[in-house]
Amino acid sequence: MTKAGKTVLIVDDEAPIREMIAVALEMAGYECIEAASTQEAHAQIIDKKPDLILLDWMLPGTSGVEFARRLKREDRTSELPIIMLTAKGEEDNKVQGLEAGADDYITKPFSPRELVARLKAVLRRTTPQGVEEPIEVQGLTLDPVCHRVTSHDKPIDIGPTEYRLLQFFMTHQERAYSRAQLLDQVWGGNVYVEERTVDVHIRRLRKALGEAHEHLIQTVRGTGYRFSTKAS
Amino acid sequence: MTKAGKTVLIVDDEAPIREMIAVALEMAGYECIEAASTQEAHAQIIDKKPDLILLDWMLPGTSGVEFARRLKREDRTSELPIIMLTAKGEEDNKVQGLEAGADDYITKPFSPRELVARLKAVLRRTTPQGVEEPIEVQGLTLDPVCHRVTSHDKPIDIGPTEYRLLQFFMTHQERAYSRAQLLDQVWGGNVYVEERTVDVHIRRLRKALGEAHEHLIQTVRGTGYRFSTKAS
DNA sequence: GTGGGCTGTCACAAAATTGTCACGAAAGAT
DNA sequence: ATCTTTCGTGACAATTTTGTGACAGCCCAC
Repeated sequence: MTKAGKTVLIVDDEAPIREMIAVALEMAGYECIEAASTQEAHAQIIDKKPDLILLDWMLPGTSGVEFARRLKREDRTSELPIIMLTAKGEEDNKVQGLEAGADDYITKPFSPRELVARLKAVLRRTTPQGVEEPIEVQGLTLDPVCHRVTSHDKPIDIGPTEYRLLQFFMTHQERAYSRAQLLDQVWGGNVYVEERTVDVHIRRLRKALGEAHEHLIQTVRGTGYRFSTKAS
Repeated sequence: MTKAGKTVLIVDDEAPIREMIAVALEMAGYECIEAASTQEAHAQIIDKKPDLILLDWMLPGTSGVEFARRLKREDRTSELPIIMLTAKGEEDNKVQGLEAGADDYITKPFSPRELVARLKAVLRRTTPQGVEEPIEVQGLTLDPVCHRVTSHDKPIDIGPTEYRLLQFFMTHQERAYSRAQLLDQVWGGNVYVEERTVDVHIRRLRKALGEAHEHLIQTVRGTGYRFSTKAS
């Protein structure tokens, strides 16, 4: 499965440390970008829009705390979660760190496990999950909370990809999408799969929906597919 | 609504510290009672029935850890959430603290803000939302008061973790949860265990429930698990 | 200390999902 | 009508995700 990997910016002046962290995070399915200074970090934030920052306490030039404080003050970045990294012995600064706006705080040395765990926790805490209302169309219901699709209350069994595909369609009705667009939206931007694969999943989805609903997914010849309540 | 101000018991042998904490908590709308020793603490618990305990690690006589362990073992107090306070340099002990049953730990010095935040988090996590009414689903009953699970009045024997897992599921039916969410909710946010551990406990729970009820716990492929009375 | 109950992890088995193909059917285009 | 594209389908093998049994460490009651 290609999870919508979150991007993490690692800010530390020691390259080996950055590497180590990057390796750990990438193994856990995160995308990593790095920066050795606050200047670089700032550029990266604007450029790559990470979902979280791992920020070393000790940095040449602007200190980590100062940088954190600044980020939290700026409107554009105030929501960006920050985890502070501090070496053992700097523990007194923890209060400062948290008050500067850090969302969590990890003391070196730490295990990759701990890092990943806390990172997950922070992301979970800070990623607001929008209100997820069930979507219903002609007796076909997709409930994102229960992660379930039903046809007139009868459960429909589909795989994860078909589920995402249907979810995308139901939240984007009446409009035609090319295979490439669907791959982007449903599979995630940076995976390479054949465009025809979309056809296969469309087919599986239609089959699962059964005669009652398969007509909702219409093929737009020469272009792609469309989810529509109107007859084609 | 009359906000039922929660009562917090502060156990620390240094009066100034107690005072400082009390002031911070009262400003945040909590009621505070204090104790300088475990003996006093015990009396206060019985007398005032606090909703949470802030427990210093270092205490004359019975140590904080020991006291925590004892509280968690006693039936009457096992549900009482505990936050451990540890001074700088004792951080190595945090594992011990958590294993003794503490729900969170805070390292001195800490900011009032941090204290209140974590206290809230712990209360949110541990305060059962529902009333203490037994929950029954298709002959499967979980009685939070007796701390027992029965299938058509026949007792079912499960471990503490399985119990909490089942309780969580029965109070959050129909909704799908990821392994991470379950770890958060059932294990508590500050411990790190492998996500696959959830699978194992799900397995144990299913086995304990037996054929009669195991279908209530459904696996949501690619996502996690769900407790549902409807067929999958 | 000793036995029993719980837990967290593994390694491996079982099951479900996925991406591709090859081939036939449909729909346009000439 | 015939040729060309484009789309629908069933089959597969590879890969992922779950289910399970076994195990070692731990704590506690005896």
